[in-house]
Amino acid sequence: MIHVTIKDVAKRLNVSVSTVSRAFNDKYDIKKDTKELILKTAKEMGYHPNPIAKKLSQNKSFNIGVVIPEFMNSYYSEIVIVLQEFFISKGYQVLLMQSDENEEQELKNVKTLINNMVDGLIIAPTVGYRNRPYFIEKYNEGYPIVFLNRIDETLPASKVIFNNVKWSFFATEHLIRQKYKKIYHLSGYNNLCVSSERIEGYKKAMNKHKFPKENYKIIETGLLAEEGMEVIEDLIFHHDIPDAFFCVNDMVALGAMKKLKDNGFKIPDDVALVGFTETRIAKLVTPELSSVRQPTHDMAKKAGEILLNRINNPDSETETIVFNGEFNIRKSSVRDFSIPPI
Amino acid sequence: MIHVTIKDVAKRLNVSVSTVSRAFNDKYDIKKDTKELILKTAKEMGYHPNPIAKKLSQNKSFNIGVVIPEFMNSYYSEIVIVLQEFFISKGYQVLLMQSDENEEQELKNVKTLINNMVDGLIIAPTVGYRNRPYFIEKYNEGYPIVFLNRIDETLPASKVIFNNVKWSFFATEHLIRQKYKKIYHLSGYNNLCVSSERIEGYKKAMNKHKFPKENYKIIETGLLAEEGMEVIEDLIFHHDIPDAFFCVNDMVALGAMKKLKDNGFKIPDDVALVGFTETRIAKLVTPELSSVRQPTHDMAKKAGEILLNRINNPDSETETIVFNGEFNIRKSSVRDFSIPPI
DNA sequence: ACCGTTTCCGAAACCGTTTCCGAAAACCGA
DNA sequence: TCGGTTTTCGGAAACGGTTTCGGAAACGGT
Repeated sequence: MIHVTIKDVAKRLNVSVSTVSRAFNDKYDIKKDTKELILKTAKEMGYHPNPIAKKLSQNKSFNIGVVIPEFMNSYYSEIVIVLQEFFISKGYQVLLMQSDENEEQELKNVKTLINNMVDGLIIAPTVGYRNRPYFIEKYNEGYPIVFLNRIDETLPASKVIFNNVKWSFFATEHLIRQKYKKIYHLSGYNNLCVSSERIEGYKKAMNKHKFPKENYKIIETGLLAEEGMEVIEDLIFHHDIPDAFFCVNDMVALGAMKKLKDNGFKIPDDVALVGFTETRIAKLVTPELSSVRQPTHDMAKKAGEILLNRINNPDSETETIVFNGEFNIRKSSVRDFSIPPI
Repeated sequence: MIHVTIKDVAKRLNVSVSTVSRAFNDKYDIKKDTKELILKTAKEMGYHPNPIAKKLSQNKSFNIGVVIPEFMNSYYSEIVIVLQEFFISKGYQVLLMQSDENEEQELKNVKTLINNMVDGLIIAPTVGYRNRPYFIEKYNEGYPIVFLNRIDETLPASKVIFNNVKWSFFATEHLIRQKYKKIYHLSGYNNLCVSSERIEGYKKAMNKHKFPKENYKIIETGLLAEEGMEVIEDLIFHHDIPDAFFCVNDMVALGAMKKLKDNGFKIPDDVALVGFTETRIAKLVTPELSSVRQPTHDMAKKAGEILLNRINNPDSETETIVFNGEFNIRKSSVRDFSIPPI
């Protein structure tokens, strides 16, 4: 239990602490023999460098702050796993905080992390735009930050995002090709940029195919299954069920699907459904849910790389990486398999 | 960007650094006036104590290591959220690592955390028993560790666990009461203690009601939906579908449900299903899945409290807390609503 | 006015590293 | 052999706090 320090090793070998330190950090001049001897006896003695002392003397925390909006969808879990692995392998630790889709919580999280002297931040913002100015201020002060998903392309900062417009356009157009005539969009939150972008893609497709006004509608829902359910209940009450829904995410789609099935609607014959940001549950429900898959793994890794680069090279360029996905068409949106899907 | 230190504050007020330090740590003698003055000007100057320096001088990292087996089921996400919140509020940071159900990875995780000088560990072990001796060794050396879920009651260490035997007994007996005559158990991993315990509960119920051998069977599956699906395929191939399944978790149950439905089985009329460790998806599938809910939130919080207590009070007693749950009966296992469920 | 407490504060050691500076040692070519 | 480089290493300051120790100041009672 007693911690053996660099001094103990130095004393044992009658060398100075600086020499021992050098043995552990290649970058300084040290004879190969002594280096090996030191490493060997250090190992025998059970010496491990104290990371805290290292942090203090190097004025670096070797900590990365990661702020995510929520944890319940597997999307962010996966991102966290990738980031953890990436940063650990580079000698950093990840401090994770989640904001529970709450702007105040998010601000607190970021401030906590900055006070804890993280060397950099990866932020997947929560719903709302209130904290934007603060983030940008920090970014402009030179604080290494990479934004991930949930941020619009125009933000003047490094970011890794998904091409929501394009893929929601595809998803919507797929429904149109399948000859659904009345297609509603369950859109998440109005003050959430991924919602806006998915709305834009939806509108683009609907306009391209000249859908009349009464056949399309955008309904704000939130991001949870329960909210999808509520909307369907409401629509049923008003006898306003269209023949297809394009949903902001899988959870809302699954909530909607459940309520529709419970009320006797056949899917996809009466009503079709398409989700977004594919979860593993998409393939577990009946019928299986069509959804747009995001390259979560690659997006997270890229964000890590950009951040690390910025930390080690403070005046590196601002980078914006836009990822593309994959539209997985399943039974929930295919009434007629003879039609080419896209 | 320039960091203002305790010395700057001291110089500005012509006091010593020790006085400033005292102002920030109540425990030492300091006049109320000077304390307030110091805090005020410190704030004006934008001073924040450097947590790294504090860690070094106090020989504490104020870090807690949390090791979980996986991240894809919402169960551990929820646990992580609770632990994060709890420890942050106590001035600690959480270092999270996940083992991907891999023993070697788990050992690496724990060692990494110990080398990083975490003040304590919360471990939800992965599948397998190989790392047990190492954990116990550390525990006996006095390292503060609390085990969470996935550990058997006999382990001589502090732990927070769920009464799997009892609740899987209930779940199984519920199926029996519903007059299902041939009930199979999809059991997870043989070298996973929660599996063993759930098997035990299942057996207890089956034996109590004197089920003949041919009407029960335990099938090892793993913990993923895909594995549930594979087992069903296999059983269909061998014309060996029983009229009920009690499953080790919701994911396996959902995989099984999907495959059964795809093959024309009606649920719960032809086959009933019960899951465990309820996920939010249980209510999204058709029919809704019966499952045992665990008090995840309370379990995590308790684990945090025990650990903190042990850190601050090294010779506190070993504690074992066994939690109970709640059996949520839904349509997937109720053929006849006139029968009292339990 | 004096002495014993109590309150408050400064000096300095310490936590375990890294790193700058300079010096000793080794090496090299003429 | 000698002067100049290059290696290799030790000493000590620095990182930014906490904490022990002891002494000055304030206080309170006689």
